[in-house]
Parts: sequence; C-alpha cells; structure tokens
Amino acid sequence: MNLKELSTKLGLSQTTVSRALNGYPEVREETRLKVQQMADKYNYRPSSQARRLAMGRTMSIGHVLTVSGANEMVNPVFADFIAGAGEVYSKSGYDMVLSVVNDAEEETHYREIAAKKSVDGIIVHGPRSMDPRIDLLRSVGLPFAVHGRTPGSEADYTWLDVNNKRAFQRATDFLIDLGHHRIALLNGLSSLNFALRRRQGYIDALTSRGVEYDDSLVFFEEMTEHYGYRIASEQLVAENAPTAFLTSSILVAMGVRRAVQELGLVVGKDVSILTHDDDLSYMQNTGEVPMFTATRSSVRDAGRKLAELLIQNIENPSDVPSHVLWEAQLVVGASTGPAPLRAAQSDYA
Amino acid sequence: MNLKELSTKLGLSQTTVSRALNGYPEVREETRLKVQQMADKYNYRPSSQARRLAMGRTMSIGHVLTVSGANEMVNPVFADFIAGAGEVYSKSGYDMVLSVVNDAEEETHYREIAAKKSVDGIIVHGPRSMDPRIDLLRSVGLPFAVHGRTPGSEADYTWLDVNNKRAFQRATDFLIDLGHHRIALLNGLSSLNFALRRRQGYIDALTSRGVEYDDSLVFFEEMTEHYGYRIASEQLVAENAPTAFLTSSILVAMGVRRAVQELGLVVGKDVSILTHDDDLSYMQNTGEVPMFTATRSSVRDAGRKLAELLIQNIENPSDVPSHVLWEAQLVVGASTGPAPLRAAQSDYA
DNA sequence: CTGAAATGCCAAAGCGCTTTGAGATTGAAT
DNA sequence: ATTCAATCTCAAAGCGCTTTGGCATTTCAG
Repeated sequence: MNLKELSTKLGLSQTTVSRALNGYPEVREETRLKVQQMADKYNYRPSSQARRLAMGRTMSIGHVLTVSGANEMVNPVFADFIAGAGEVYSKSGYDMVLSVVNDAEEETHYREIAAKKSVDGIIVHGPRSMDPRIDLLRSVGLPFAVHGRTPGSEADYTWLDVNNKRAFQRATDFLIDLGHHRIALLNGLSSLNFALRRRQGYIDALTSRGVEYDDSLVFFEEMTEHYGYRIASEQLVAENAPTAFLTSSILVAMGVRRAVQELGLVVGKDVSILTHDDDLSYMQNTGEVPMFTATRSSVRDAGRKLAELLIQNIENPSDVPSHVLWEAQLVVGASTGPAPLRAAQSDYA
Repeated sequence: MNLKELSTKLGLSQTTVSRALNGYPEVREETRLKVQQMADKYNYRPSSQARRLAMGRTMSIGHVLTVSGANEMVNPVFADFIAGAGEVYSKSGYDMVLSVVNDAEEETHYREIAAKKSVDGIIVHGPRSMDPRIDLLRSVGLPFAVHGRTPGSEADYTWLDVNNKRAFQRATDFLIDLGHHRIALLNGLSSLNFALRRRQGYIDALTSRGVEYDDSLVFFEEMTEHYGYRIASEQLVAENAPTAFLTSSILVAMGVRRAVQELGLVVGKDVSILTHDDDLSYMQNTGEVPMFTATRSSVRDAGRKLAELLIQNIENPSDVPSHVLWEAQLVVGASTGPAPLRAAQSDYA
C-alpha cells in the first residue's frame, strides 16, 4: 500500500492524505480521522526511502565501530554506549546506521560517509589527540558529536567527556592515602586521548604528593582481561613490585585480580586494585560492597546524552555546540586496602 | 555535486554517466574513463536515498538489539557478532541499521520494520522457542536469517547455529570422566532456545552415564559475571556442594571463579569450571593453557557467516534456505581437573 | 448582502537516481 | 550503395513521498 493507492481509496489527493498523516493544520479534523483510520486499516507506512529523498533528511545517524589491531579488537564498552544512544534514537524517530571498519580504513570511511551524506549526523568514538576525523567532518559540514574530546578546537564542536584526568587523580590520591607508593597504571592505548588524560591525572597526583613517578609502571595497551593478567603477573613477581594497580577498565581489573589470586595473594590486602568502571550492564560492579573500588561513570548514560545532544545539533543547526563534562564517582569497594608493610618497607630500603 | 551537474559538466546525458559509473557495457571505455576521472575530481557520490528509491532496494540490513529485563541488559556477545557481520556488509556494499528496543516492544518493532520495508533483510538474534518474529517475517516476505534456531519450521528459513546440545553433552561427559557427579549448570535465560538445548545436552550426558540429575543444580539467568559469582557463592557452601560448574558464558565463568577463589579454594583442583566460550575479542581464553576449559565457537565468525548467508538470500530469493550447524571445539584449559576426593566421598556417603 | 479572510483541498513540481525504449552512429556484410 | 547488426548515447518515465502555489468553498466582519 502506497500513498497513491491509499489516497484514491479515500477519494482524496495525495497531498491531503500526506498532510493528514503528518499533522499539518490544513486538513479538517474529520478528514484527518478518516485518513488515519484507513491508513491503520491497511497498515500503511510511508516508504522511508521516498520520504528521505523528498525531505532531504535521512533521519538516521551514523556510528563507526572501528576494529583495531591485528586481533581486531572490538571495544567492549561500545555495546553499552550504542544501547544508550539507540534508545534515544528510537524515541526520536532516528535510525542508527552502524559501519564496521578496520582502523586502517577509518579515515577513508568517514570521508565516504561525508560524501554520500547518507546520515544526518555522526557520532565520533574514541577521539585521538589530533584526530583527522574532526577536521574532516567540520570541513564538510556534517553535524557530529564526539564521545570524549581532543585538545585544540574543543570549543567548536559538541562533545561529552568524563573528567578522566580528575578521576584518575582522585583515584591515585586515594591509593596514596592508603600508603601505596608503587602504583602501576594499566592504561588504554596511548593513541586514544582519554588515556593521556588519565595518565596526566595519575602523574599530577603522584607529584603533588611527592611520590616518585616510575615510567616502567605505566602501560598502554588494548583493554582486555588478558592484558591485566599478563602485566600483573609480570609485575607482581618483579623486584620492588607495585602494591596497587590502577586500571582503565573493569576487564583489565579482572585480569589483574586473576593474576593476584593465582599468586596466592589477597586482593584488597596484599594488592589493591582500583579501576575505572564504565558501568557495563553485563559486568556490574555493584552490591553493598562492590568488588572493585572504582571511578564510575556510566557509558550507557553517555550514549543517551550524546545522542540527545547530536539530535539537538541536527535539528537546530544554529545552536552553539554543547560541552558536557561528567565527573566520575569514586566508589569504594573490596579491592583496596592499606599498603602492606612489607612493600612499604622495601620502598624505604 | 549531483548526477545532473556532473553530466552537464561532461557534456553527456545522465544515463551515460550513470551507466559509466555503474559499469554497464553500453558505454565506451574511453568515455567511462573520462567520466570516472571527472567523478573522482569532484568527489561525486550518488545519493544513496535517490539510489534506493530508484532501485527499490535499500542496500541495508537490519539488526535489532533487544535490551532485556529491568536492568536492561545488553547481550555481551552482541558486539562481536555485529563486528563480524558488519565486516561482511562493508565488503558487499550494505549498511547495517541497528535499532535498540526494550524486549516488551520487540515484536511491535519487528512489525514496524517489516511494514516500512526500510531494510532488505534482517537478522534475528536470540530466537525463543516458538518465536513470533519468525512467523511474522515469513508472512510479510522480508528476507531474514536467524542466529540460532527454533524448533518447528526450521527447514523453511536460513539459520546458523552452534550444536549446543552436543557441546554441552561433551562438556558434561568430560566432567563426568574426571569424576564429577555434582555438576551445576549455570545456563542463560530459559526463554532462549539455545539454553534449552544446552540443558538437554547436559541431561543426556548425565543420564547416559548414570549420574543423577538434580534440578536444584540448574539455573537460568541473564549471563553476567555477577550471576556466576552469586550462584557459586551460594552453592559452594551448601551441603553436598557441586564440584564442577558448567557455565553458558565466559563472563559467568569469571564470576564463578571469583567465588571459588574468595572461598580460598583452587580452580581446577577443588572446583572445576567448564564454560562455553564465544571467543570474544576482549575476553580471550587462549594461550598454551587457556584459563578455562571450554566449548569454543567464535561468535564473530558466526556473524560473518550469517551475514553472507543473508546477503545470498537477498540477492537470490529463489535459493533454498541454508542451514549451518557448527560444532564447538572442546578445548582443555586450566580450570578443570579430577573431582576432589572429599566431594567424591560425600557423594557416596 | 458583500468582500475579505480563512479553510480545505488539489495538481503538479520536485528530490536524485536507474532504467526503458528508441534514436544516432559506426562498421561489416551483401 | 544498401542493409543489418552492433555500438553508443539520449530523453523521459518512473521510484513514493513532501511541498509549493493556487483554486474553490466556507466563514465572518462590516
């Protein structure tokens, strides 16, 4: 059933039917009702393709899932972000179009999207420091919003970010308060801007508290369980081993915990773990006493909020870009405790 | 730059330019080259909306991510499946359109998609036993492919599934061989068809080996880390505690391991854990000795394969539906070992 | 009662592409 | 030279919708 058929069936013009269905005021209430009924009866839905072409808007928003590296990692927080954003899109009548590309082809792909104009806007994930995608999108005039941010022209585009520096500074402070001096930082890939901010927070805390910064305790890798396990396994048997681990993701923290326990040590006593927690739905760190002490910020909420911001940008192109900076909560769980004496001593040896 | 502008710039008709760009034989090689060059020069991309309307095909495939339950869980394997499928779509020129809906609205949403015909095909995730979506899609004639399958009219539609029954039968057998008689099964939600198949495999193994089936050892829940932790914590301190846990997902297994270790027990010695492993990219269970003994089947590969099958279905509507049944690999890791004597004794007490 | 302003509806012109059916050109065969 | 087939190109007709501009018809103030 298409518009033409429906309108002849009603004895009305396509114009009137279209207007009735879209709630324009030029049609009598009585007529509108008749049209609506007939449409319902035949389960009529306007073809979205035709609609898009006619209106010049696609009513869809692009996301690019970049699989990275040799093992083609997919970012584990992506699913939850998407879930949040998708919820908002559904409510607002937008479709989400998702493309999966290898990181090598990422930029080309963005260029393609921009040229095809097959979406009304796009969400940029995982911004790098000096991210070419941002300039590209701006130059081509496609509305976009960034999850995270990248220094430079921050003021010019819409972004939502967690105050990563502050979160990691507080986390590090918290560990120092507990007497930890050897704190390993298991960060995400250094190409990602947020990883640098986190390191900065970590360094700031160390310096302001007069704790020595040791470069060999800082790692930048893809945030997997195995990463946490491997590094912790190595570090814990090293001379002058860290007494605490600060990790960028709960998955990494789980890996660290595995290593700790495998060595017969006790988490929260022999070794402390503090992690950033994206509040993933399948990896809840909750309960009266959460398993990990963590800096928590829901990536699901971030998806929701950023989707809203982008839609606003699309529908009111003249509005100024929004900038949202969320503070992470520092929640105390079972994975942290005072630095063990032995370690503290070796530190002064 | 649109087709019209491009063609006047070239002094050719739109027809010729379109044909040149789409590789039709009616245009001279020399002309085609000129057209191609000009198109490249102006970075021309045909508008996908116009293209879709004209061709009657959307070149896009729908996925519905259903968030379920009160806490709106998103299935953790979804991301990897999507990554696999998306890879294939990119190669074949399809877009993936993803919608996120609450499970309560799922059926309505499918109906909507079917009526709007905004995709050329759709992938059905997490089929239930007696899934209304399948009948719906068939009745409306929208091509679809199912990840998993549901009994009934299996022959009539394209699906790809892991032989879940067989996998869990082998897994259970493996544990029985090691002397385990009290084996807890931490399954996924019982509404999902695969969970029932897995239980069947588990039961078959028990009965064929003469091991008593105990209903109180079988659980059906959303597959989270916390689920594994909670159940294992309860069960391990219960009278006549299980000596082995068979879990439906590596996340659940991680939770079980946490509980085991927290009780001061040793995984693979005091308690065995065997899990299904979807080979998630961020949760690798590999290495010379993987951390978990597991029935492994890559959900990423499943995404790839199913996407291919669906595209084939779309492009050759007359082809008969394909059915792919993959056997899971049983890989031995560090999480299983002989049943502890103590437990064995209590079993015979 | 009249003229102006709403109101309710319509025909037709796009949106930017693909594709049909046909015309023009070329080259080879008669 | 004529015919026929093969090759290249084009104008125009969709695809199914929205939206513009205009024409009746009704309503209402003067």
